[in-house]
Amino acid sequence: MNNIYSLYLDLLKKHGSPGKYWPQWCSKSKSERDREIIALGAILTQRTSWHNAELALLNLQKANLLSFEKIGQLKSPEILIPLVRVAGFYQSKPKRIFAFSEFVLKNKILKREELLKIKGIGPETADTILLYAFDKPTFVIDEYTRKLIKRHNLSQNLSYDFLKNLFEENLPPQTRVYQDFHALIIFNQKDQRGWGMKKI
DNA sequence: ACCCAGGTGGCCC
DNA sequence: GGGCCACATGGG
Repeated sequence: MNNIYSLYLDLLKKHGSPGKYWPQWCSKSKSERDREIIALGAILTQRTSWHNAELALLNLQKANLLSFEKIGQLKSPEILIPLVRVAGFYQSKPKRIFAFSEFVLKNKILKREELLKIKGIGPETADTILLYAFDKPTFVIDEYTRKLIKRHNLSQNLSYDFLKNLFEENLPPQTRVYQDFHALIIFNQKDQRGWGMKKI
């Protein structure tokens, strides 16, 4: 068995299925609202704590704007500024969630290479949206993933595309496995700092 | 007064 | 292709 897959099994054994920690993100059946929370949240949490991203989502909800359709049909993203300010980068994030929502309204199928053309959607955000909001089998690489790879000396090359291929080539190509593995990587790291459990 | 949080695009070489 | 940097808020 390969090292990457063994790592997944070890994390799964240690923490159990992450569906119980991230039920909305890892469940198979998602409502449109779940997808909106996950996809808009993925943009709002860029270089920002999930806590603050969540506050921004709540502001959108209170304003009855937590919706691709409502946001995508706005005349301008400006009215979003006071709502998402709490998540930082308030000059760029309103434009990003506006551009993404518009894109969702115009495109029935979301293709990775098309998402990457949207200003403010890079590889990690695109893959997070595809994997967790739309259940497409694409692996997400983030700083937690890189730390894990470094700790286990599994690769010298830490570039996004190389690592994404490394994981995808060594795992069964299933949405569920990709979702759970990435969730476990984050959960395992947070243990290190927050809950004093042992590093795998 | 620092440092960090599930990044990205624009420069520069 | 890789190395910097600005972008902005809230919490520890």
